[in-house]
Amino acid sequence: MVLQAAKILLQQQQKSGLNSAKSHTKPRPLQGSMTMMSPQQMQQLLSPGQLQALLQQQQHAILLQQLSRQQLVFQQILQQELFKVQRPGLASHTLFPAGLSTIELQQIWKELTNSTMEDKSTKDSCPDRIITLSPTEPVTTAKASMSNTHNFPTNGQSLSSSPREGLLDVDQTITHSLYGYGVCIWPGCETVCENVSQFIKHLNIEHMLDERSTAQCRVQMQVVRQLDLQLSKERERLQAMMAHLQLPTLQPQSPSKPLSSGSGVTMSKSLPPLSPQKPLTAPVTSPSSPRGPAGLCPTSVGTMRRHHSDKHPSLCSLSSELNPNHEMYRNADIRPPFTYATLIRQAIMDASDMQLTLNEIYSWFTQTFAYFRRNAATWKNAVRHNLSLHKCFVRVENVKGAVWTVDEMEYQRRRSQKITRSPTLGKNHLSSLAYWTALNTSLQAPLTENALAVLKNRSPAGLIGSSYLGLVHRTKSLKHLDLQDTNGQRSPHSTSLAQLPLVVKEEETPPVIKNLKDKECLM
DNA sequence: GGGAGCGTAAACAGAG
DNA sequence: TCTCTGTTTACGCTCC
Repeated sequence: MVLQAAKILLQQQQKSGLNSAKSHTKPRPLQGSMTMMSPQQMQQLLSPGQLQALLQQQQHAILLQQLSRQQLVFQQILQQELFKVQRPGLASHTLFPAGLSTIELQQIWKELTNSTMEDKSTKDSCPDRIITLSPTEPVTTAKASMSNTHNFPTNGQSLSSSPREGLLDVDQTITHSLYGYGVCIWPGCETVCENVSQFIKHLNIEHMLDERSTAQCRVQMQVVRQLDLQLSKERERLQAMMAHLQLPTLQPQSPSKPLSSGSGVTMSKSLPPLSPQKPLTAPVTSPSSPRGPAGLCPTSVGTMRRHHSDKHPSLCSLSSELNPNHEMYRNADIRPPFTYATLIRQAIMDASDMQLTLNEIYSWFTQTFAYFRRNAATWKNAVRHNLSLHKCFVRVENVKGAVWTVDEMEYQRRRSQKITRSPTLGKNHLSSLAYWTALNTSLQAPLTENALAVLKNRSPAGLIGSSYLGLVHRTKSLKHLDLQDTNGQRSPHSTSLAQLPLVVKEEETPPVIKNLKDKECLM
């Protein structure tokens, strides 16, 4: 659903297509951008229609940009959730990085359950909402998908009056919210099913009620809630902007109205009201704000080659390791058991706008780790080396200079590849990682697509090489979309990949170099 | 033993 | 010229 929502936004941006800058010889900041104008100037120069389109675009860009950040929140939640699944005993009292304890999550879960139970009276008239999530807690889930399709009973526990075997006789033309393009779109699954019947069988076998499925549902709930919250905020901002500019109402939308009438995005409509008093906070931790589960990842102090991220990258985050020990690392001359790449990523993630200059990265290292307060030349060289070497670090030309950001999708993609290759990880870990990576990818794919669309138009041909194509390839679910000019307007408060010129690391390299490049991002 | 991943060192280039 | 930044290559170490 997230993917579709973002896709709609992207399509809208493409339709409105302003600013079709094609190519530049060098990456550079926006020139002659509308963002440099005051609202009054814009009103003078643009027709109301153009202004309207511009505002819409800006909102879309902002939304996409912030969705990108929320995606990082989801990652942390996912990691925690999956860790709980793997090690339920350990995590029963842990706090989510987002600030939600397990108990709170259960309350949310119950809240959703109760909310949907209240709708039970209307269930008979809505036969498409009959997914059961728990045998003891019959739940008519929020219609997680946005299409006007039918949901089918899952987990072999149908609430519908029709017998389960009857489900296999359903009209083959009927689609399912978890079935698209012949593939099961349950997060992380992507099993190919020839038809709906096969899909239903698959659903009942592979996605039956168990801890993992329940955890995945919880994660999805968090995702939806967060996005809904974000959407509401963005709508409010849009309204405020329009009010300020005294524009006629563009598209009066209630907070729960779908993104687009044609998109079928009805997540908020079918979800219980959010609890704004309990907002999710960004889980990306800073050393000064420990909130991760302590003791989950025992520190192997001083082990230079044995990095936590090597073994269980998604189950043992740097934050969870860093938080309980950050004072130790800050004061004691102990080398952190993480790779430079992992540390750099964490530094960037810790930044409020998820981007840092090289110097700021240096500062983070020295402030966070006493170890890096000496031998500056050595480790700084290593930092620069890693920034350049790994594709997951993206250099962005900012007005103030160059900043470094993290291509999270690339980071996770390569990381998951490494996990897949690792024989030490069990099947459960693999499946969990696959799930979390896939969901992560599905969240970010449209965002990246948006960024790429801008990239395509702004970046010099020589710089947009196969890295760009590789990204497009990774976002195969959206590759049918035309990558036309999206003219992402820059938020006055932050910058994003989508709105700034990038220096994309070239993959078209000679064999020797290519061999080196193959080792990228395997942290 | 060989490949992979990582750290370290260093050469080099461009920009300010 | 110097420093900083960024890229690239080479090599050693460790682990699997």
